[in-house]
Amino acid sequence: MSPGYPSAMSALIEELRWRGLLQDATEGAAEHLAEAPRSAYIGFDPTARSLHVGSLLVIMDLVHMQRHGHTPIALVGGGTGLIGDPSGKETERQLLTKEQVGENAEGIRAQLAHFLDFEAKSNAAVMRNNLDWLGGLALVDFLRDIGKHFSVNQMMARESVKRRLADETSGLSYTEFSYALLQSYDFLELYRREGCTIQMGGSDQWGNITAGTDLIRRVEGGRAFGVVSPLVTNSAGKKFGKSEAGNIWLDAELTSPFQFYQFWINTEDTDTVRYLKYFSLLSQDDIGLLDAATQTEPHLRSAQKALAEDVTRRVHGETGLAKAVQATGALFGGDLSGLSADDVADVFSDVPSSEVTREKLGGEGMSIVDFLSESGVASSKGDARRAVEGGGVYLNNVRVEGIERRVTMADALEGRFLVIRKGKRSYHLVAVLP
RNA sequence: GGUGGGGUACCGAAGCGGUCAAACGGGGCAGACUGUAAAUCUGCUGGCUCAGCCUUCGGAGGUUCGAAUCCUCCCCCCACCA
Repeated sequence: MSPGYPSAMSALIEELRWRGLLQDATEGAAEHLAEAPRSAYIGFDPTARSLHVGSLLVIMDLVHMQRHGHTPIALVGGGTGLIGDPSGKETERQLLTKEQVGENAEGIRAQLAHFLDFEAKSNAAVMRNNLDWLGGLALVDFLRDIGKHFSVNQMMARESVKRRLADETSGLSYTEFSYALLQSYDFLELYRREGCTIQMGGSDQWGNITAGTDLIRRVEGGRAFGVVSPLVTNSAGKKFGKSEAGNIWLDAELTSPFQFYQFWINTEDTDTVRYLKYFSLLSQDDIGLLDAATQTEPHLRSAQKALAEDVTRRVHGETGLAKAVQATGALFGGDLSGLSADDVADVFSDVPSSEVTREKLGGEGMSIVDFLSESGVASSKGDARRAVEGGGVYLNNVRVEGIERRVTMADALEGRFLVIRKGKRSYHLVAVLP
């Protein structure tokens, strides 16, 4: 990077680089960003009503953009979401209805507001929906003005397309094949409407992004750039963002703040520093200290805690974080005997739960096996039996010694709750109905 | 359209008339060790009223005392040929 650029601007590329967020960029992108405030966009597919942690990395791209004085644009794919991007997908996507896509776009909009400042006086974040220009697009116009700039030969040469063509079992529909055109068109529209000159995304988007910069050059004679981030994997090379329970969502309804916090706390040592760089806003120095702490006193897991706190705070706010930390302390700190039922209710408000009637626990109560399978902790009675025999089931944090164990009202804390734990960290709360 | 090879549990893959609820590997769950980590080791991994019974091996029939295994038809994949 040559001297003479405003330092605050060129610092952006520097930061993306040390954080490992910069996988690749088109020629001249660094200089372009260093010269003046720019607008950069990322597209989000409204295929679900919530984003999940897999989207977090590119969200952080926009966060860094805004912090360094550029204008971030979040494009919700209300139009393209109706089609689906074939990149990296092995099979044809399920199409969503317009209503579903609309609802999902609303949810995503709300979540992005946790990360980006849409109210800022200068370089406020902007949200756009490509349905605005795709919705009323006439096919003939599109084919004439946009389609003629795309070479089918080139599109066929793309890895993602080739793979799908080679696989006779899945195939590739014309609809999905056209996705790259629509994404390129989005870029062109944002270039025209918002003066947006940069598209960011995951490295799997590289092909779609460069198709967009090409289109802008051909149609408008303008220069546009692409900057992509790596795809996140963990050290075992497995997909990031899944737990035993499935996807980790940003929506508290789908993944509670406690579960969200736990997801980060459980990060492997070897991944933690990398994730701190990716997902937190901690400085390079602070991360260095945490890295050192992991080396010298790994059992304290300072780095995991810092990571979990930083991310949970941003997604769920101070209140959500406080509850998650409190629940974690109560659960992993020791036994429950010191907690009142109210404490338990509070701490566990976040944990998966079910209900049982007082009647069932009366007298002899019910067998532990029935209790586990009816509460959903075990998938069947056989599963419940095996879990107990394997020594992995705890009632109110006390190990259940055998399958003859019966659960009665005497086990309910103040007659209101029972806490089941299966394994080390999978908790479940059962409320006693009056 | 022709010929040949296949479809087995979450995935991959053995089995090819009884000893098959089905080897083995992966994944998943649990236990031990730890630090709610990794690695490693151990157990479990169809359902149930659980030393027994019931339902599973692409689908439907059939042969047999007995079928994942044999036969018939159908559906779907793969390879080569046209």
